[in-house]
Amino acid sequence: MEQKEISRAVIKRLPRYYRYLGELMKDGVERISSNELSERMKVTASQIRQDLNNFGGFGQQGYGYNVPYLYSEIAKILGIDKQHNIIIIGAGNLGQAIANYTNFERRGFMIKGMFDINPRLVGMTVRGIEVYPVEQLEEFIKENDVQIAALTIPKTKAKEMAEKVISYGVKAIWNFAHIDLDLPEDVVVENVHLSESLMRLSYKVTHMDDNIKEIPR
Amino acid sequence: MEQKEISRAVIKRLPRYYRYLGELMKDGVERISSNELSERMKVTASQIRQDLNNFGGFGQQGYGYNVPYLYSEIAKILGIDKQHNIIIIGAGNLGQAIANYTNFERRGFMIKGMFDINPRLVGMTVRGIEVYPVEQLEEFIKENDVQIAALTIPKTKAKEMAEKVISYGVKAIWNFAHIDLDLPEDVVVENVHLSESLMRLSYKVTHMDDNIKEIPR
DNA sequence: AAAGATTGACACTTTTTTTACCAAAAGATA
DNA sequence: TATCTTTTGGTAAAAAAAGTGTCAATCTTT
Repeated sequence: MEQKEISRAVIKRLPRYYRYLGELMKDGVERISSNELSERMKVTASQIRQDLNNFGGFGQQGYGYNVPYLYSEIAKILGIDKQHNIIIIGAGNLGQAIANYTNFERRGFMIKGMFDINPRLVGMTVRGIEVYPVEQLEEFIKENDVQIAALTIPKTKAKEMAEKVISYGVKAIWNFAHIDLDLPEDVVVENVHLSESLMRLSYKVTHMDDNIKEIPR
Repeated sequence: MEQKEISRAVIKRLPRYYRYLGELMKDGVERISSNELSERMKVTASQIRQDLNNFGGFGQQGYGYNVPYLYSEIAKILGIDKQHNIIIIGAGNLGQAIANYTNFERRGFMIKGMFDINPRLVGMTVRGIEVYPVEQLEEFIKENDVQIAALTIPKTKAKEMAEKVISYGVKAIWNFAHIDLDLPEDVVVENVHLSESLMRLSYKVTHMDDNIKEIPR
């Protein structure tokens, strides 16, 4: 249905639009113009309109955008109008932290279970979410229609586990392991590399002063 | 010293170069050409050379790059050759998960303490890292030369706490709260927005099939 | 000393991203 | 109802960013 390629920058901005619209809704705002939104979000109005127009015309001339309507349309674009079933591979600290974060479920991301090779962790529950042994992965994925697997395990085991869950039917990997999983093209991978993030932070801190001299033109 | 602006894409690739070089070192590889590295990393040799040349000439004609030397030079560029002192604001699950992750310390990121408003968490220790009350923030930051604060608290309090720690001398915020902290320009902010990451993942899963029709030309 | 390898620098190309513009459509006003 | 104002949607243009190719210079190896 959508023919033209959506640019990466646009996709990155969508969740932010969604967040701002959610806040507007909370404040009871019914309608908003691209101009007003642009001031709040500190982007140009033109960019907002063009971003949204990639997916269709959600506004109306002379009126602007209806906030609840646009909010729900962006949810559809992001695919968070439907439920997604998730499992967490690796029930260590990070896995548990994610399991504990209830906001994901509000957006339709249902954490169905956690898995670990460590027998000591198996049987434990976090916020009602149980830890299963990896032997039960295949059955669990198929029975619970699991689409997404969060990988919160050391990098040594990450690739193996990714390939395993994909062979069982998982469509997407939310990868917290610091490794390049090169997987088949039809598998979605979203990386969260905390150590890289921290290195970029370090880079910025280290080179902070470099740019100051650039401002005077 | 460095005059030309380094592009964002280059900075994003630096940690990956660093990771690959680290693995080469582990394997005892002494030298590598941009060509060989390009094959392993699946980028062009030209890109590797140009990326590195933004920061100086680390290679040698006819020889290539000395792996340990290049590794240590990239560490310098990233600023991870020096120690960085970190505090974690918010001793909940995510804060604890980060505190437990020992790899950061191997790269020189020393987690000096955690802080929380919840009196029940104060006094607790995670891997030897103590949780302090927020009242002690100012003193602690000044005494421990804290440069970086990781914000792992709900977004309602995030901005306030960010401003507070900055006023006490923190230079950089590693922001896990789902909010735009617009802070002074001389403060470094690195965002880790897990919910946005998950939404992008959802987008990709939802629109996975859209692109398949594009491949046949 | 000659041959081979490989970088560093530059210029060029391509891609991506952003901004500007304006006709058309709807709302607001009187 | 007619007119004025607002604001979108779509297109085109501009700007910025990112990536690639080339080759002289220089080092290694034989």
